[in-house]
Amino acid sequence: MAHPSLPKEEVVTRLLQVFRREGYDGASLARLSAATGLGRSSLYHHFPRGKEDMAEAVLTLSRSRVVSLVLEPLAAPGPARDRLVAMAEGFGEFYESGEAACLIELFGVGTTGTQFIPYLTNSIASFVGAISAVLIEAGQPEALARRRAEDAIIAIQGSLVLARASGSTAVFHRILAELPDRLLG
Amino acid sequence: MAHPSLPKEEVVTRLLQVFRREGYDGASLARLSAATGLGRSSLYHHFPRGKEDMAEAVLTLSRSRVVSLVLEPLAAPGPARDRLVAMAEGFGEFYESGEAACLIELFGVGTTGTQFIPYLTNSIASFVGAISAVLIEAGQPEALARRRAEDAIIAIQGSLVLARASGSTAVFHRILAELPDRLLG
DNA sequence: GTCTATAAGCAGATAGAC
DNA sequence: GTCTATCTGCTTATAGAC
Repeated sequence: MAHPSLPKEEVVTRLLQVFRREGYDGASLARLSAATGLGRSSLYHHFPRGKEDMAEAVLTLSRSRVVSLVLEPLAAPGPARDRLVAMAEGFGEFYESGEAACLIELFGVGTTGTQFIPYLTNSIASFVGAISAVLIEAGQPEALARRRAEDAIIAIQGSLVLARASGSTAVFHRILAELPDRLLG
Repeated sequence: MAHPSLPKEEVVTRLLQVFRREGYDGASLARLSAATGLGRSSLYHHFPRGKEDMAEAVLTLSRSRVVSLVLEPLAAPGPARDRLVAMAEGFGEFYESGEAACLIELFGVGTTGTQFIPYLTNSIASFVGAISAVLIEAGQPEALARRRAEDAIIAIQGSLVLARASGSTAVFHRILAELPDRLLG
């Protein structure tokens, strides 16, 4: 295999899988290399600053998936409830039905990975903003809408933690299913 | 310094601080040595299997703190609300007012740390069991009590994640303050 | 129970051939 | 755009003196 190999998005997808499984510290170049089928040096060709660049690419890809799976459904036309249901489905897909760790857990711990936190802060704020916009549109006062939106994100992240701790994704699915009703009150 | 040095509990407390700051993978022997003031070899004297034994000691210490800060207040005599308020305070102290990461985040990611998950599964189950016992005692049907107890743990863990992502512990404190009312309905 | 010294391996990263 | 070879530093872990 001495040429183009995989399309870049597929490469980044595989990097994402490794980061999700191993965390930032645990994602060694050896593993990243094995997962992509690219030698160490090839990885450096595509990502000159090494792991740091790979993490950035992974976060950029995640961001675009979040936009299409969660934010766009929330901004789409239609009844509030339908949009919230679509959002819940989008979260389910993004987190691979609860099997995948949230990115904050992966990058928020340790020394090196911490530099990416601002990136994630931004995503959280987007979620809260987009959800509360739907609730305000549905007639809720702004303060209540924002609090409920924040509670929804808390419940999603918390249930992901419990899912990993318990070895079962049931709790994650329960939270997703309840989301629309909880948000609409 | 060529003798007893620190009491063992103090050593383990410092190890806990490092694990919490760096995660399992990021907690190198160099850092663990610096934090405790013990040389690498002294650490191996106290913890023959190295990091693995240190992590186990850290989890055991955490477990005993959780018992005295959270589980005992829940099991104490007195009105349900008072016990739930005491529990919320205990969680606040255990998680250092939201500054500290939850242990599942630290040990649940990566390859090596994962072996400790059963330990944490157990703690989660204890929380849910102890909280729902209080709620049942207060007259709630068992299924509702268990669901609310689980929701409470989810909210705590989720708010810790958001606290780290946002750089502010405000959300963690809000959740703790609301806990008793939410649980009692 | 502490220390110094050292081993063996893997981490991230680079140079240069093809 | 891929590869092989190599480098430096840090990782865990051990041996043995005091």
